[in-house]
Amino acid sequence: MQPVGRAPHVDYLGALPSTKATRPRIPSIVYFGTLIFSRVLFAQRDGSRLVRPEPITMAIKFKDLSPEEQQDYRDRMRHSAAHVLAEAVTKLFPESQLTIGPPIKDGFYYDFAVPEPFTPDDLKKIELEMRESIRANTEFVERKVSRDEALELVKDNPYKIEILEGIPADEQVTFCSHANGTFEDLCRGGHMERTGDIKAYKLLSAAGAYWRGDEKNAMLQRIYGTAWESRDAQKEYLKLREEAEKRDHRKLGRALGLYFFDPIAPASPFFLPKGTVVLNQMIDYVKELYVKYGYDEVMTPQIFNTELWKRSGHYDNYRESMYFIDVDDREFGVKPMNCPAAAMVYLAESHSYRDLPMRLADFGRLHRNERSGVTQGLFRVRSMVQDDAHIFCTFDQIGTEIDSFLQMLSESSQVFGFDNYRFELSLRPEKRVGTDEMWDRAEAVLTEVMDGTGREYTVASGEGAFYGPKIDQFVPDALGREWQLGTVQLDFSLPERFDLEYTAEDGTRQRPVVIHRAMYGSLERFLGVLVEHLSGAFPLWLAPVQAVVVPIADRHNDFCHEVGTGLKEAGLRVEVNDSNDRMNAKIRQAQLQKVPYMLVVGDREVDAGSVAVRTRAGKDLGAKPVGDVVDMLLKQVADRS
RNA sequence: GCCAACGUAGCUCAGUGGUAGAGCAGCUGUUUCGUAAACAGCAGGUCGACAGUUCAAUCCUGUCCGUUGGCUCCA
Repeated sequence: MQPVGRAPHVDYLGALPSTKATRPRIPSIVYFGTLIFSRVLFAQRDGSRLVRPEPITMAIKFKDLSPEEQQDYRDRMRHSAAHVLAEAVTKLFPESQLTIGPPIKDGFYYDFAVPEPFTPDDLKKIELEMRESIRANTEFVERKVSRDEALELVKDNPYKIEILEGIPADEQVTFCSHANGTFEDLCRGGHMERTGDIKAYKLLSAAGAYWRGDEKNAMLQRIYGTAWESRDAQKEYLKLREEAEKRDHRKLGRALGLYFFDPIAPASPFFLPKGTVVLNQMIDYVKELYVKYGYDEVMTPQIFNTELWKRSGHYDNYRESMYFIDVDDREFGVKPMNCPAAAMVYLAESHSYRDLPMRLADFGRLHRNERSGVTQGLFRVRSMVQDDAHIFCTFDQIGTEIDSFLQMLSESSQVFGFDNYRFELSLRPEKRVGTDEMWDRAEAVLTEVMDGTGREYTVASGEGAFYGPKIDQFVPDALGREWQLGTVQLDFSLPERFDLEYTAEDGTRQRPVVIHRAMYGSLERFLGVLVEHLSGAFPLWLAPVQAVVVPIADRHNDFCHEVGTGLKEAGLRVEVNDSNDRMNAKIRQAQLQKVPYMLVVGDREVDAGSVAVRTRAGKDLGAKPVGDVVDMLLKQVADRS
């Protein structure tokens, strides 16, 4: 393979116009694919005179880079950009101390210990300084030194010392320098050859970040940037980000009249009639699945005596994020989770193995006093509803229950058009309840079930809940940030704390296992992700308004209202736009509201008893008898297509 | 909770140390129109809240509240 980022091998396809031709300039673009022919301009010298550049055709051979090689290339470039950033910051802010600067998805960051946080103006200055360094096109030079020698070199930087102290004394470490050796930084290694190999870069933002990701540590100042192999690639990336910002569910929620927020109830959405339609459709759909998969639904209180939360362990673990109310000298807690209530329901009757598995769904509203900095639109709220259910079963039933849930989850994800999700299997954390034997068995079952689905998943060791291992489904939002939606979690703790039992076949008393599970997770979060996926263009079955009837002139209004009434009686959500706007404006309004169908009525339609059907995609389906339109829409709703 | 930025009409946003403007939306009227914006008029704001500086604060300073981007957390 030709090293990417260097002049590729060139085969000329014909005689050169001059034997004195200088080496042709290769466009400073790195191609990740194969480029065979290219027209290239190059200048030639005739004696001392520069002759007009002439196009020639030549073959340039690039080998395709595998995705891994592309990633490696970009990572090295972005890490190199982080070095250049560090150099610029060191120059402009001599008091700053360097820490780490890794490549990340689509870019890089560097964490600095500085006396004052960076301002947006600082970022501009730093960016200009970086440009100089890249223009100078100096070489990245790595050198290996012993760890102890390195400790001496960074003796004024406590952060680098801490890094080195984590490295065995007999190991060598890498220092990388550029700018002709005037700047040097301890790092993991992996760079471009020269600073000029960074073809496009941009600093995006600055934010505080704890040293080593621990809030007990000092807060450093992190600068985020992006870097690309070509200006075009960067432009495309920035364009995509801009487009993604337009799909922001908070903006769309406002624009489409779905929901809003108000400081009177921070981080707690108000759902308008249209947003409520969508949520209710979602709930109806889950209830259909519940019938199919054998769930029962229960309804439980909102507020419980604190005793319950002490018993469940929430009081000890999550008191800080719970809401409490004092009434008549007694303390009550607003529920942050449904599980203790589910345990109460289980305890209300005695159970035998014949009752198991018992699957109890609960759409109770939960309140969690999330820390102020973590809330975000519908993605992280303080008031929410989950499609929550608890399955009480025997240990031997865990496998089939998880398997059946994953099947239901896959069915649901498909209906909503989510295909870009991933699963994560979280295994035992250090702090946990239950015996090692229980964890061994449970983790083995989860692994076996996950393997059986044939889906890719990652394993997160140590990330399980203290009460049991879990499988989470993550789905990205418009900006690519991942959010947990579906989840299935085993719980060994709840049955113990509530002393849950069932009578086994042999008459002995046994402990059931509890499985917590949700497909949407929080309905609020799910709706947020869904809105961003669809840019607010809901499929017919979810659309708050499924069709708008558009009279062309007000002499068509009566007929339009008849059509509207007919569609409503058929169970469709319809509006008649009888305002005195022009038809074009009515169409535009419906279009902006992402209404799936517009039914236009003029003289011809009134005479024929039909409507002219226009889709949200701008397609004219022509005039159709009203009855046919009703059938068409009803079928589409029934199919959830 | 921590770091930073932001907060002006229902929405999107201008603006100034001398008490505020646009577009859209709303209301009223005119227009009756064939697939993405007809025209005119009217109305709408304790400039997030509270303190301070000042003859005078929407503007400067501080505190608080909220939002956004990160960090941390996420049962």
